[in-house]
Amino acid sequence: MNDPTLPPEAPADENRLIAERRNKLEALRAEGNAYPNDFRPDAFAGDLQAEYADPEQWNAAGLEAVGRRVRVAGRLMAKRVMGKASFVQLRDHSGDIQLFLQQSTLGDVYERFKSWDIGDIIAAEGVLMRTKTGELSVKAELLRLLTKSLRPLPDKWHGLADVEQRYRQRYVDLIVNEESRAVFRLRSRVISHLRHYLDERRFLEVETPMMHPIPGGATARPFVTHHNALDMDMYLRVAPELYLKRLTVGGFDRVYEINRNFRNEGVSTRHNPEFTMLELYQAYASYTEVMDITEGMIQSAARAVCQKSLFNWEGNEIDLAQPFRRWRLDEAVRHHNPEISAADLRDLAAMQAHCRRLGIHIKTEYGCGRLLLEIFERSVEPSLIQPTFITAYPTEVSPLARASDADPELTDRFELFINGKELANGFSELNDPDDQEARFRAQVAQKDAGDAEAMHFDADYIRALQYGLPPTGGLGVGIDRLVMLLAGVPSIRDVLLFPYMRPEA
RNA sequence: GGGUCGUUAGCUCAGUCGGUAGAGCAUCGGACUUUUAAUCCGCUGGUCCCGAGUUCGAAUCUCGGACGACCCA
Repeated sequence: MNDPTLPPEAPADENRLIAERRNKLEALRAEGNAYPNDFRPDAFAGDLQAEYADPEQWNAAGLEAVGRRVRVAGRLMAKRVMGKASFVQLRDHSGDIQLFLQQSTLGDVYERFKSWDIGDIIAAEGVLMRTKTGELSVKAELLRLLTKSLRPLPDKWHGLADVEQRYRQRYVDLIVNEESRAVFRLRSRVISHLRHYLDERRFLEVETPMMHPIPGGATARPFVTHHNALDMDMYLRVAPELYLKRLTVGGFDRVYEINRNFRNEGVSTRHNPEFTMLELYQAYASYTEVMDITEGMIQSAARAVCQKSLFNWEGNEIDLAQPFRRWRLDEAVRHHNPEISAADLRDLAAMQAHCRRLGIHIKTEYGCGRLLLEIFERSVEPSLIQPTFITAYPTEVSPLARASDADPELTDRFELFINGKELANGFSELNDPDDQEARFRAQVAQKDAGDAEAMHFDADYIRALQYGLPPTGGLGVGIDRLVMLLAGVPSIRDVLLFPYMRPEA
C-alpha cells in the first residue's frame, strides 16, 4: 500500500532555481563529502558584536593590534561580490557578522565561493577587522561550505510576510524574520524565569501523565486516542490538576508542572488545540495567597525578562506594575448590568430573563450560577483591560473548588483577566472527599444530559482525597496568553512555533 | 457554523472595461578589491489556488470547492 505522505517521484515544486542548486550539490558530491561535520566554531556573531561594540576602543587600528582570530559558522544571508573582494553577511543563533573575502587571500576558494548561494551554511576562520564604513568583520583566511541549501530564501528586504507560510514553514520564518526569532527567545526566557521563580520558593517541578484513562481537571472536551496493546481508549489530558493534587496528598506540599494540555474545541486567535499551562499547588495556602503568587510571578517575569511594566497589547496600554484589581464576580456583573438586583442573582426565572434580554443562548438545565457566569462573559469580560482578579465564582461552575465558608453557593476561586482575556484560574482546593464525590456526581449527571464538557467520575481521585489532601491553593496560568501579552502580539499562533493548521491541500 | 476579504514568478506585490502576464528583489551571464536593500549592463523565470460554467476569447464575470486572515456565534 502506498503511503499518502510520500512525495511524488518528481517533486512538483522543482523549479529552475532549485534545479540550479541541485546541480551545484551534485558537483560537491562528486568532489567528496558534500555534508562535512568537522568544523567547530569558537565564537558567535552576536557575542563578537557585543564584545567589540565600542567603535573608539575597537577601531581598525585597535582590532589590528589585538589580532583576534575567530572561527564562525552560520547561514549566508547576503552576498556582495565586488570583483576580487566580497562581503558576506553570516547569521548564527546569536546574531549576524560580516565576512570580508579577498581573492588574494583565499585563491581558488574565492572563485568557488562565487557560486555559493544565499541560504548556504558556511564557515570561516580569520582575524577580526573593521572596514572603512565601520562594520566589524572577519577577514577570512579559511572559508568552507558546510551545507548546501537547495531552496531559495524569501526576499531579503520584505522577508516572509504571508502568515500562512510563516506558520506552516516556521523554519523559513525564523531564518528571515528577526521579530519572530525574538518572540520565541522571549517565550523561552519567560518560561525559564517562571521555573526559577517557583524553584526559589521551594516548589518541586513534576511531570504527570498526559494520557489519561479518565479525563479530568477541567470542564473541557477531550481528545480520544487508543492504546492498541491494552485495547483501551485513552484521553489526552485537558489538565494535570487531579494528578498534581494526588502528589500533594503524597506529601509534595509545593508542586508545579509546565506542559501541554489538549482541548477538543474550536481554534481561534486565543485558542489552539494544544496549549501550554503552568499549574501549581501549595499546601497550607488559600486562593488569596495564590492570587498574590500569580501577581508576583507575572510582575517578576515582566521585570526580569522585559525590563518594563507597561505593555501595549492590541492597542491597549497594560500596566503590570500596579496592584491587580480584585473584584467579586457578582459585583462586576451588577456594575455592568445595574438592572440586575441582588435578589435576582438567586432567582432562576429572573436570571433566565436577564440572559434572554442580553441575547445569551441558555439551556434549561443551567442554574443561577451558570447563568451569572454567562452574563459575566458577555457583558464584563471584554472590558477587563487592566489586570483584574474576578473572585467568588459560583459552585455550580467550579466542581473542584472549595466552597466559601460564608456561602456554599460560591467558591474560594478567582480568574485573572487582562485585555479581556482569561490568563489564569485559581482556587482553594476542595479537599472534602464527600463534597467532591457529590460534585462529581453532579458533573456526571450533566454529562448524561448531553454536556460533552462535563467531568467524569474519578474514583481514585476520591480515594486519594480520603487519605487527606492538606488545605491547598492551586493555580493554572495560560503560558501562551502570558507570552502574547509580554510580546505584544495579537494571536496565539504568533507565540506557538508550530500552531495547529489544517493540512495543506 | 455564518459573514467579509484574500490566494498571480522563489519572495514582496501590480494587473484598468473580458482582448498576447508585469515590476522590484532573488536567480543566470558580464563588469567591479571596503560593501551593507552595493552599483552598472544584459538575459531568464508563470498550474494566475483547484474544478465547472458564461463567452469568439477569462487572472478578470458566475457557481462550487480548498487553504488562510478578520469579524460574529
